[in-house]
Amino acid sequence: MARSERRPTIADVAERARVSAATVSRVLNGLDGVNEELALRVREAAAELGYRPDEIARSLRTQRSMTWAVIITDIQNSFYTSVVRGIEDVGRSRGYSVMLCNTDESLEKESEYLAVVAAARVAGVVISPASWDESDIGTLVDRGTPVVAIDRRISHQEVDTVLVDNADGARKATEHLVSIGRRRIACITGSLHTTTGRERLLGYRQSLEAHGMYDESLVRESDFKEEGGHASAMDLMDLETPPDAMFVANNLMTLGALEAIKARGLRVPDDVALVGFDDEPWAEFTQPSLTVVAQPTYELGRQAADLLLARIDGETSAAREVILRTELRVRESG
Amino acid sequence: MARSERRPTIADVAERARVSAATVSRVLNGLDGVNEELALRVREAAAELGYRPDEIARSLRTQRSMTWAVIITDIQNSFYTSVVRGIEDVGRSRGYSVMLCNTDESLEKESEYLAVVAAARVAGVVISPASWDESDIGTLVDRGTPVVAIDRRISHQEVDTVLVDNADGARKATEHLVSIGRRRIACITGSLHTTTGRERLLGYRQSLEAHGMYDESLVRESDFKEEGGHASAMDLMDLETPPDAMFVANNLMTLGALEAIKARGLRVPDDVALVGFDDEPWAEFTQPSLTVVAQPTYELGRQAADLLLARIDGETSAAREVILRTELRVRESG
DNA sequence: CTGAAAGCGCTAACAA
DNA sequence: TTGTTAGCGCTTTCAG
Repeated sequence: MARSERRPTIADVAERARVSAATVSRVLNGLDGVNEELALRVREAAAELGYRPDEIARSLRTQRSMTWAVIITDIQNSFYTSVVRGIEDVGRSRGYSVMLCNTDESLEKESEYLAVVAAARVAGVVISPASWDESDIGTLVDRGTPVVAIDRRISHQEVDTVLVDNADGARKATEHLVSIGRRRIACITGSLHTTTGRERLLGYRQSLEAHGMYDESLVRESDFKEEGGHASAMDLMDLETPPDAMFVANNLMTLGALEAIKARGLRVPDDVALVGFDDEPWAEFTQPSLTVVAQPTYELGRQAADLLLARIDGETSAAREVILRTELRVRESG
Repeated sequence: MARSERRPTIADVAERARVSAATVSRVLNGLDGVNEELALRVREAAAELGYRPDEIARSLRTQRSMTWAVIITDIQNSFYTSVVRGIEDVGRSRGYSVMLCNTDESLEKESEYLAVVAAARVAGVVISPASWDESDIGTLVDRGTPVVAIDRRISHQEVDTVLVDNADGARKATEHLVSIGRRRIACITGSLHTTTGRERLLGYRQSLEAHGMYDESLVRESDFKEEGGHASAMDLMDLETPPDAMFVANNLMTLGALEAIKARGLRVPDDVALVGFDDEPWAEFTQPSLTVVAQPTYELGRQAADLLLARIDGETSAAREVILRTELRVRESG
């Protein structure tokens, strides 16, 4: 591997164009008031040398960077990757590149990444917090870094937030299961340290209470992961009187539950009906196809990016909350 | 949003600890030879101020950063996200954070990101190149940035590479289809500008030629995306004598093909058998479950990260190529 | 309109 | 062992 020539600096360009570094900077940053002839020389010299300004140095000087950090809890969950696409497309159109960090639902990893992100002086942060009340974003916010929360709320912090109406989505799912005649409807929700886990449980509970059917013994708190959904479903099927339906609060846990039910030799939806949260391209090809509450993932990312841009551009209004709608997609599983 | 106090700098810590900035730097970087008492004062002062060194400034000074760039062609493809997890886990254990860039199979986006990455002076780059012969990584390599290619080879560049034995995987898939009695076996491969697309086609072709069954009219070059797989499958089914089997060169195109076949009212595998590349958690729950060539995705990421670390640590041997094995997982679709 | 000079926050030579 | 000094590559006053 040929470790070759030092990369050109602004001084090299200045020398070649026979101007000062300041002029090179002005030309390359598009500031006007530079003689057209000099500007031409600068551009030529820069092109000949293959010059690209060093973003590190520039960031140090300007105290800002053209990077966004996106901190999500699970890079392997298509819900988040789709959201990231939305964020990225907006960011890119404004010249930002995206640094993606994966916390794996771990508060510890989240703290580490927040520290890295603070040290990197990113222009803004979009985060799906691992916890409602323990996320360590205080210092970042205090120092004025624009932050937008997605998918989950953060307590005690005034940050812009984009999420869906989780309780409403859960209600739609539960009502649907009631409407097809199910009477022992279980719920596998995510961590109750997240607003998403709490609100989906809340919507489920409200629905069943309205029908006088709520039974706490049919509720399981899990972790938004496939294994967790599997274990909770197994647990529910071990009950003396097992449920005849399950509402599962995200895509990965739904897959785990489906796996568990099939492993038990039970049929979906005949023995156990299943309604999940989050839609997927493959959800209509499973056996049976999955009834789900779909979220506008890409749009969620776009909106988060828009809020971030507004803050970066200096908007100082009170924290906003954007709530998007979900949609029940009835297929075969429930 | 309270835009509060300026973040503490090394000078603030030095002042508070009544030492020089150099001493603070030495203590915080763990260089020995510092009086224990001073060191203690420094650590206390740093803690009290909540001081964290500015990575931007540090990178400018040291000419290196603790960030890796991972450039992939599709963030929505679980193959890549799983690889990224492998890279990330290794990187994190050595203190690197990962900046993920998504090129969407576009050479233009790839070039932009490569420029960004070069400007950011990242410590290393892992890339899944959008093209075999047009990827613009030359300058990066020439400037001595460690680069590792994954999943696909790059021509004319001496870079470490980690991939699977694609031709072998394709052969296994094709042989399997032959062994279950199929005679008109089609192939939907990815871009022939990628070695992956070419090699999977090659394996397929070699297999069929050995059986005297190769028929060029049954080959389609597509784009590794769901839509592309869908379109190619439709196209193949429109043939006067349609195929009785399809080998599809990645997960997303396989999903697209399945969709197309079902839309035509044909049954899998009775009318058309289907074997895909890449396994997924949901592949055994589709109707029918999918026969696939599985790749060791996480391991692929780990190995790529290991090679990158070796280069960063100064290893100067000739470029290496690590080739991992695939595994045929026979299920119901073929 | 252009250049000289200062300085972003840090580390690494060099002195003391 | 510690401090002083210089400088990474850039932008941005401030003079001219």
